[in-house]
Amino acid sequence: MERPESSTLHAVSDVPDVPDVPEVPESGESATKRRLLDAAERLFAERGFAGTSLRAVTEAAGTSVSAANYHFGTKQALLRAALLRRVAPVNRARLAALDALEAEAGDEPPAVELLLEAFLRPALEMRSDSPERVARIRQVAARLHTDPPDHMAGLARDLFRPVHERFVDALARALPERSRQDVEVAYHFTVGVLVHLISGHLDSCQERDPDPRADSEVMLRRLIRYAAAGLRAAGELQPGIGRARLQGVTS
Amino acid sequence: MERPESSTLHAVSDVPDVPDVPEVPESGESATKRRLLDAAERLFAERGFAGTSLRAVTEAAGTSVSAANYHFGTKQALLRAALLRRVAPVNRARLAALDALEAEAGDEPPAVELLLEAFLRPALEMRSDSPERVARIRQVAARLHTDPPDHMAGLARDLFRPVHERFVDALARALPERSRQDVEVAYHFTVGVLVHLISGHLDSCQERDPDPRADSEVMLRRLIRYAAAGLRAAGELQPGIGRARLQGVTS
DNA sequence: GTATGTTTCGAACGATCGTTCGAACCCCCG
DNA sequence: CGGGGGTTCGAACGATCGTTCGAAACATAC
Repeated sequence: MERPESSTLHAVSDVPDVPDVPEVPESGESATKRRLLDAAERLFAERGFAGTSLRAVTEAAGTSVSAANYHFGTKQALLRAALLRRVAPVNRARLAALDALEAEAGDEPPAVELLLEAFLRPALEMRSDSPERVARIRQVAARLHTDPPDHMAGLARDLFRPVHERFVDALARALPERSRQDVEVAYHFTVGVLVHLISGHLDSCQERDPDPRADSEVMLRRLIRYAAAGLRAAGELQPGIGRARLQGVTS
Repeated sequence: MERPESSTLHAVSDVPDVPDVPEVPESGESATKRRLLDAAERLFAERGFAGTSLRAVTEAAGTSVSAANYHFGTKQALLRAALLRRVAPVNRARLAALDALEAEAGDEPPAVELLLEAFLRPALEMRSDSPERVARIRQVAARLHTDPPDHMAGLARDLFRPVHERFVDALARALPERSRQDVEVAYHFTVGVLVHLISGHLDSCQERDPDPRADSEVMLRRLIRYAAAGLRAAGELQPGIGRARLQGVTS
């Protein structure tokens, strides 16, 4: 067999929902493969998919272009593998935290803040070996939401749909007086805040705590507070706001 | 003179803050130039900067590559011009609405909802000739926040900094019991929600009103409600949330 | 008509893109 | 020592990239 097509690549990329990859992914996989994934993760996060050349990835990984094509067959497959390596554990941690929350709460639904923490914390504190790599991993996940082309959109929807469904359900139960659609829209608003935060576009406008752990923690607290208030206000009757007061853009 | 370097291109690209381009930009500008901007706007929105070739733009515009380079000199300058054509009016409308709000309010600061409407409505209801083009224009503006490379980041910061400063000031005055940093972070959270909404990444997960005007209006109402609640909760003391309750991702 | 300056085009440049191919390499079992 | 499957590499492929250049097409003024 020329390429390990059926061993690792398709095992993690053909499953539509969160795949059951082992915790330490294939300890017997070659070092070149891991270095390629590391370099692809970093460069795709920094420059996007179309903006990153396969040669730039292989140079950063210290190998050759043909090695990348031997292991992954395609530039797009390399991106998928690099993405799944980071996103799948986050979504698994999210669902595990939600399971624990619901098991502990029994009948009555958990509080909104706890549900938000279960959803947001795994994304903000991704498991990583080196601490300074966390920022890049976040960017990869954020790029999955911001890169436009089809290879991204479909993959993102398949990866996150089960997570979204379960959390919207739980949030709707925690907010029984709000309609499900209100909760769903507010949930997607929260996803927007999270994506914008982990994209790093907030870093340049805001002084951050030098310690990334402490910074993640305070940002998580702020994020939970903001989103919880927004979710609770989702279906409220709104006081009259003069919309005719603004001129010039009502076309 | 070979190229109109000092007439239109630099007049809209060298000014750091919102440039004073006329409302109808240079009615005497060639039709080719406008068709190039239209095509660039559409393709950059759909496929991003690196993912769009100059030839794809010129083919969609029905001209030649050399025409694009004659008018703009560079692919990046073409993107800047296409971006500025849409973003500058939005930011001008934002500041005008804020001016009107503050002039009307007199001494006491305007309500948070009114400030948010002044900031959000121009972005959601961009002035446009054809209604179905609004979606693409939104994507262009959103891409300005999501595309990673430097040519975007610097441009976005320069374009939006004065807007951000003035709105954070006004919001801080409207929320005197909150610290300025709390308001600033919550404001950036709100920007994140807006960017995610206008990127179109919410469209696939949510049924939308068939009438884009009505859809924009209901989404604007939801957005204002969500962000106002989040902003008001920005500095509140937080009830104890057991953070040790989540396991598996605390690395 | 000619002259002048602006706009558009086709052709081509060198560079880089993703991908392919065959030879060399390595490691381990015979 | 010999051989074979799994890896890696350099070289090259055709395609496409952004940019440049000189000539044609154009309008306008004399």
